[in-house]
Amino acid sequence: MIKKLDENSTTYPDHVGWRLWAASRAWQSAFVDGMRAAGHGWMTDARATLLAHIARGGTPQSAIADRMGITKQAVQQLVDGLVADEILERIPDPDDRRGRIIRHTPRGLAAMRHADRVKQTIEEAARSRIGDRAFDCMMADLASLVDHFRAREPG
Amino acid sequence: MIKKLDENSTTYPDHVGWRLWAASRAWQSAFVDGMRAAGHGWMTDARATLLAHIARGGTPQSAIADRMGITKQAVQQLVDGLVADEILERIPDPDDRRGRIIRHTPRGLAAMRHADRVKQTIEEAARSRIGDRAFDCMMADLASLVDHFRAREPG
DNA sequence: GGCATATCGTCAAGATGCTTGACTATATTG
DNA sequence: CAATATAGTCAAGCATCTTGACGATATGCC
Repeated sequence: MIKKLDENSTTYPDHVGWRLWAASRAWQSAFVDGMRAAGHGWMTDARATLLAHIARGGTPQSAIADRMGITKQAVQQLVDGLVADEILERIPDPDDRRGRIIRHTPRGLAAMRHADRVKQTIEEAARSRIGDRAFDCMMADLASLVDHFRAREPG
Repeated sequence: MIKKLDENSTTYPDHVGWRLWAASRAWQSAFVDGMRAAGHGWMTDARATLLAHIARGGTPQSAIADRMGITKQAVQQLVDGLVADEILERIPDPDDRRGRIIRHTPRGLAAMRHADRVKQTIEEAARSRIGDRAFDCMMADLASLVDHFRAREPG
């Protein structure tokens, strides 16, 4: 799928990476727009990504950093902001006195419930556009691809 | 595919948006790592994205901003950096005396040739992992999805 | 032609998101 | 108990992106 090199061409590069980037960005943009339109003006791309890595029952801060692939300090700053906005809260980790569990506040849980509806709306529009079969196929392929990369670069 | 809400669950959210994000990020990370390992230490995520929007024959600066979905000022700053590193250059647009065409320098073209090889290596690894059929299927589905979002939010 | 409006690139200032480095407290290993 | 690793924090800085303002050129309409 990688285009042959043509130095006089005006066509744009196109490859898996570009398509993944474009689709990912469009999805995130639609999600953030949807949340903001629904009154959650505090939502940003980075916050959406972070919140997507917090389990409903709470997640240790360092686990978030690992899964997101950014430093623990970056996570801390994002969490600081969301704690200030009363979306998240830090509670002591009962299993590790060094650690803290990040979980949703009641307000955060309400926002997550709304986020699920927003995601569902976007997903349904996408499904009806490209078809259920193609959509399910893509979901499975994406999962394989993610597994592939996760296995290849565990750092 | 959106998980049912379970406030005591420790499973992580999982939906199209997350999979797209994870796959896109992993791809970009692999690409940047590959380029850096090959001596192109100037490569970053943002630069990779920008370069993916420049046609081999050159692209007007404002077109890059439109396609990337960021402001023209942001594009200008990224281009400034890549011009300073002699990867890109600005030439006057023959059709519009306000405009400038951004194109690769010889050094930039050489880097792009190398980038194609890096991309191909990553793509082949992914293909052999998830299978040619699944890969092609995903490519087509991603294209549909990108078209869908592009049509829906033309701004 | 001439005027109003839009667009292209630029300069400047600032916000956000991320990094590296250094540090304390606690866990783990031997 | 000592050595080392890990969790979270504080601080400083850099990269990326934003908004606002501006001159130069295009475009559309009279």
